[in-house]
Amino acid sequence: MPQSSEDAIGRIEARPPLSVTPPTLADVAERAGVSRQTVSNAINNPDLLRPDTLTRVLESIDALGYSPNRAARNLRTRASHLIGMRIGPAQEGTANATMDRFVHSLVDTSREAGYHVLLFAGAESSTNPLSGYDDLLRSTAVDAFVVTDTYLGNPQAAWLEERRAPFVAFGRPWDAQQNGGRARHSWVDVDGAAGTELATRHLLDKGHERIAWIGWRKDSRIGEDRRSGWTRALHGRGLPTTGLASRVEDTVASGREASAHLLDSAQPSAFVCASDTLAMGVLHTLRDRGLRAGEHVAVVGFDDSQVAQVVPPGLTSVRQPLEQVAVEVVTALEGLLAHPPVVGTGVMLVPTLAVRGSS
Amino acid sequence: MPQSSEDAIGRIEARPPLSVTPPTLADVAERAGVSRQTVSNAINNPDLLRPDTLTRVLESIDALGYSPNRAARNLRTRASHLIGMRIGPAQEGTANATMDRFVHSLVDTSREAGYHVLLFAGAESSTNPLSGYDDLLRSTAVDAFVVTDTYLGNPQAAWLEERRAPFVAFGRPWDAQQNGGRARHSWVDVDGAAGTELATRHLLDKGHERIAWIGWRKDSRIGEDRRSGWTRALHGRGLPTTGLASRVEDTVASGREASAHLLDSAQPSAFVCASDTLAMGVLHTLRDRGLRAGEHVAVVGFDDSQVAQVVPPGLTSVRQPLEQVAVEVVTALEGLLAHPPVVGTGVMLVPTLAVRGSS
DNA sequence: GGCGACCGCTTGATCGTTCCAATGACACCA
DNA sequence: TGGTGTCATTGGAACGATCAAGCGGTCGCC
Repeated sequence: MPQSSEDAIGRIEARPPLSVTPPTLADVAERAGVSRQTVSNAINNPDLLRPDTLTRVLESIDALGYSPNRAARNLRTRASHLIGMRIGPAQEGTANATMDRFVHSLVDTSREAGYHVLLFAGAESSTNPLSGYDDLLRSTAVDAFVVTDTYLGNPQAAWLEERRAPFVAFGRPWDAQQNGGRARHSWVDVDGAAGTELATRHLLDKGHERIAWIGWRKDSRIGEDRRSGWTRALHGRGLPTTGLASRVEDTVASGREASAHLLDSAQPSAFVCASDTLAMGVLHTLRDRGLRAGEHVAVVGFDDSQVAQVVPPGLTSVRQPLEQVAVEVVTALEGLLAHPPVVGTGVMLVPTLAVRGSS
Repeated sequence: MPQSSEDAIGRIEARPPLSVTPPTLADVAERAGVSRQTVSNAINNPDLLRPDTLTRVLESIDALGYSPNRAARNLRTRASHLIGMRIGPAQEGTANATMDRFVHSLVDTSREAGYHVLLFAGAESSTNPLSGYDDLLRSTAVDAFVVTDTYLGNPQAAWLEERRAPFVAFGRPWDAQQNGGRARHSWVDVDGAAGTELATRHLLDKGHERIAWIGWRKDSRIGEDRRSGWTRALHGRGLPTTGLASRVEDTVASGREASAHLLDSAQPSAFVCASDTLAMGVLHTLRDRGLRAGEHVAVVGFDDSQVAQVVPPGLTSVRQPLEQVAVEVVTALEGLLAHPPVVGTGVMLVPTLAVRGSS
């Protein structure tokens, strides 16, 4: 027996292929001469074991290359250690990279917390924004959701709340006032107004006084929030905003048109935009007119997308601290899944400004 | 009994919240007056049931809002219906959007095939490229993997093959020649050479004759493959390539430097690049010298990233058919997981050219 | 008339883990 | 000595689904 045991140790490096059934708790237990439950404890509550028993069990686990079967564990504990996140259709023709960066951060962060990220998409056929959530929830495929598109009027948050489904929103609950001022669910968000204020102040410090705004339509709360930072910064220095703002769709073409009109009507020397996409529209207009961004006209975008980072001469942009958002989201999720659960936490983070050649 | 039954039907719209334990197979069976197995068959093999029994069971399923418990099903069938995909660290300062677009397509496609996508990241501490795979595999958390970074020397494919782990590679097996000419695993790839040939021909048709190449270092098989398309197109028209090529790191700065050197030494009228990142470097150089892309010098990139789509005046770029790649990957995965498994299929797809203002 | 195949459905066993209650061993204290 | 308590460990029973075998009944075939 010692002989074969040594053989096994020597084989740790080259573990057997998985073509055969993987070892189970019972296999480990038998090898270590203990019961199944003791092996389970060695993994989940090591301090319950006597030190010598623990080492013996761990040695067996290592020798056999054992990992707990997730399905069995999930079945028993009624938890999957999976976080569901729905991704919308890929946006082409825009500079929207927020979600991709966030997904990366979320995957990294949740791994450290022992969670994996399950991506899903809504059914192609239906435009129902709840599509996908329902099924994953009822089949107990995920423990919780991360909801990212919490624009006003989005039914997801309300629906999930009603279902008592654990979820954390990336995006503040914009309709909180109507509900009595306090959200019933947890959320994490970035202070967009602070970002645009930062951007506008940066331009003011550079000597600009006529700073235009290109943002989204008025029904976008996020857009209006970002716009308020621009207003605040200008009014703070006693400068007017009249005639310097435009609200359009979030496309390059819209940004191009809006900036062309503004240049003609108000002669601004700088633009602050609600997105990098709109800012790229401004760069198009500048190119059309033979103007150089950063020399003749300054431009600032929002999101610090890849586009902002690589476009000549570099687009100054408000950068959301997505890594930190992910950390806060996971922290909130752990709170939700704890016993007893911690609900209704809200965290607001502050963006930074990535300064580049365009300003 | 009919009365309560009707009540239940009326309540289909407003399903009960999930705060209580969800219904199980047994609940449905009891309500429908059949056995558990019959309910199971109603879901997995409907044609085994008599039509009237089937409708009765389905009605019960609907009334109770039943969905099979994933964990229990996974445990019994030894399948998770999850596809694992590792994502690398987010690349900042580049235009590499291939993976994000691919992830979207993969999520969409695999949903239709009944699979979800599980994202994971390598352990931050270790640089071991196998980190993460091992654990997911042994714990039977995923049915198969999609491997995306199959550059030469990458140990993942070999390791997974050795483990008999089902996986499909996005990227051809570059070392196949050394292994006897035929890959033992399934793969899907895009013909990069065809893409650059397409791009170069496009420039030739526009009248360009001195077309430069900016690609990656020689040890990159992908880079050399893409380069060969440029060579082939030029030689096909009897044009020389000498002195017109540069091989550098995949960064904007490298592309900028390389294009500056080439402009000085060889006066090309057009550039074909191995990536949009490098192409952006060229745009930087053009801006530095007061030249306009698409008017004085033509530029073509590779990947059709968001950057290419929004940068003024639009960057012509080779577009990989990632939606189709995803479809082929999922098809191959279904083959792998079938009984008996279908292994070793290889699919090569052809890219297209998205023509924009830069050419 | 006898044999086998098929139909539609049921029953008991099983997947691999964790929860629960109970076990024996041992130390402590009265 | 006996009671009490803690510690380390154990065996049995879930968790909720599918698999495998088998039920009685009907049909077709030689």
